[in-house]
Amino acid sequence: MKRSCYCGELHAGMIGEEVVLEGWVNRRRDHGGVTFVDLRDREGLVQVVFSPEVSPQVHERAREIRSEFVLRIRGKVSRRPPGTENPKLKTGEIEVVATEVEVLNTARTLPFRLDDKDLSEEVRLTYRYLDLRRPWMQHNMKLRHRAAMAIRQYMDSLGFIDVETPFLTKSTPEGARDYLVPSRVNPGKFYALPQSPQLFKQILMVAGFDRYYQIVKCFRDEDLRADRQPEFTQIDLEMSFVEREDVMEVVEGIVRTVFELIDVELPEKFPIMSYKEAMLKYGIDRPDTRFGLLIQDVSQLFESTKFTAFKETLEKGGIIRGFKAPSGARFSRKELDNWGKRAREFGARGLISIKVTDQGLQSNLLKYLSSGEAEGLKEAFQVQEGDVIFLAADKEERVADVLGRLRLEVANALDLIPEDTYSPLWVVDFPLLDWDEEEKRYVAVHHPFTSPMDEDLPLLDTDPLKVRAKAYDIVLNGQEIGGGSIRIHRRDIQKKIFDLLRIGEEEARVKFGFLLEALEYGAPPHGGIALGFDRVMAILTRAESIREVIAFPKTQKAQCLMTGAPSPVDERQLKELKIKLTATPEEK
RNA sequence: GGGGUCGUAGCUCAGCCCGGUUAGAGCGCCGGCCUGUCACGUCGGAGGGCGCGGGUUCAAGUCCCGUCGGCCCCGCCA
Repeated sequence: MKRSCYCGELHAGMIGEEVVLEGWVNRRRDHGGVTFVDLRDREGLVQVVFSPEVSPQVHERAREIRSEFVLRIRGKVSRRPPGTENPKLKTGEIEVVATEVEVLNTARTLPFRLDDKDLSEEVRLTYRYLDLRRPWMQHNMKLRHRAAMAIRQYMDSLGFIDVETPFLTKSTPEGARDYLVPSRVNPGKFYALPQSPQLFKQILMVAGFDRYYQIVKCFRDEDLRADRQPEFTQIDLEMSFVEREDVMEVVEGIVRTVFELIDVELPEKFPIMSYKEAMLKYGIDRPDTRFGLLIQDVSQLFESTKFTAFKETLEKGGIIRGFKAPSGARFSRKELDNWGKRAREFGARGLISIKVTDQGLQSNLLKYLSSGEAEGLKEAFQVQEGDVIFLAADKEERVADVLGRLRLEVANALDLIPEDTYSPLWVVDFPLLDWDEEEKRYVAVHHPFTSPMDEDLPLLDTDPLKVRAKAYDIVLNGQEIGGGSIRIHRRDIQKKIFDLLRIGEEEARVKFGFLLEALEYGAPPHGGIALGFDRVMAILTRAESIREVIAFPKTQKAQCLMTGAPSPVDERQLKELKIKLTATPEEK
């Protein structure tokens, strides 16, 4: 007996056919006389009827069947008796009347019901093979597969070549912590698992492949979040002889292609916003543009204010910004106090809230404001009755950060974030460098191989922090789903950057000399990007965390509850690697 | 490294604030009955000593300290 089709594929057109099904018992309903079994496989469910009138022996066998037993069934596809159809089931018009049944395997009682909606992740991850049987997870994994297939097809159609890059590679300075792999044949030396194939893809451009892509695992030994796993998957690509716009066009195509899978049509071109504008209006470099509540600078309104807090802030070179929350006036006094508390948790010194009522502006700040300032606020925020204005004063970065976070939480509280909207955009013109106060040196905002903007090149010598990078992030609904840049392909500029990063000649040579050397052998101008595949899939499936779209994810402590990894290893293995532990795993 | 939150039956949770009979519920599980159910119904039953360790107390799921683990967040994540 061979399976003739999947349970979920049966339909009314097959009535009268004899079929052989193989699958799991989703549920058994024993009526003493007739017994029903819902048989499940990856494509769906169908009701199987065990009737004593059809076969007393088969009916008798059905008594021993329990949930999640694996069965092979021969039977006839039949129309259900009138009145017994189940419109909730895709196969609800029909049922399979069993003429033979074979128990291929029994199953212990499951630790949880597969249809339980409130399972803890701890239990789900411990029994991930059972969790993955659930329709939601099957759907996610299938959609992930289809997305990967669609991307490969799209990339191939554009002439991109999939080249595999090594997992056992060289530890790189800068960036995230590396996962290290000891080399037995080279005692005392370690490989690192790649944080990304960055250097290899650039080398492939030097090698003349022109267009490279890979859907590839990357590894970063950093703390986990809902959208961060120690191993994750990137859609990685690199192109030669291109400018920023060329990369963007390809990526927009990828994202559009993937969203077609859930019947969402994204625009041909995604909006482009400068880093500066994002920080000003959204207080964050990955703005959620699905809703308003835009932040505005109102510093100049208060140039001659009598309100001491504002006055002092401005005198110290700080700024005053705020945003308007439509319908926010429905917040009670206590709720507004809580927003102030929240702002302080974010690091603000305080938060001013002003209600717009039919009596005019209402706030305990009002007595300190001139009528001109009050009018100015109304004008600046174009207020309507029922709005609330939130204002914060501090140095620029602090205000941006506080208001940026507050904007998200307030919008959430007021239910102003539309569910079914997908709002992609590019953020560009990032600064190339940032100043690390602790290490007293510049650090690369993106990575050390990112090209400065041509027109900013002179600034490298005079005011490095002002230099903008040829970098671009793609943001969707407030989540960074990818980032990339045009790379430096000239050795002299690369050297200048290393100097600023205080990466010495010798250090550079040791750490990525191979790339520097490669750049000297006719490296074409090139650039690329990496997209977070897991994050894209999480958005596509509306999952709360990327763990929902990863078959075997790690917990926040970076452990696998199913396998127990990571685990101690034999003394013998360590000895072979010439590794001595300074503490036992128990001691930590 | 830090903040928050949770940990009681196989699962989901109540009980903890205000210590005091044999620690509860729903679902699941086991057994009986039931020929049209599909979250089947119905009758009956089993099952935990409250994550772990210590302390306070006549008495600790309940209070205190520590620790382990799940989740969220800050730092970190070129």
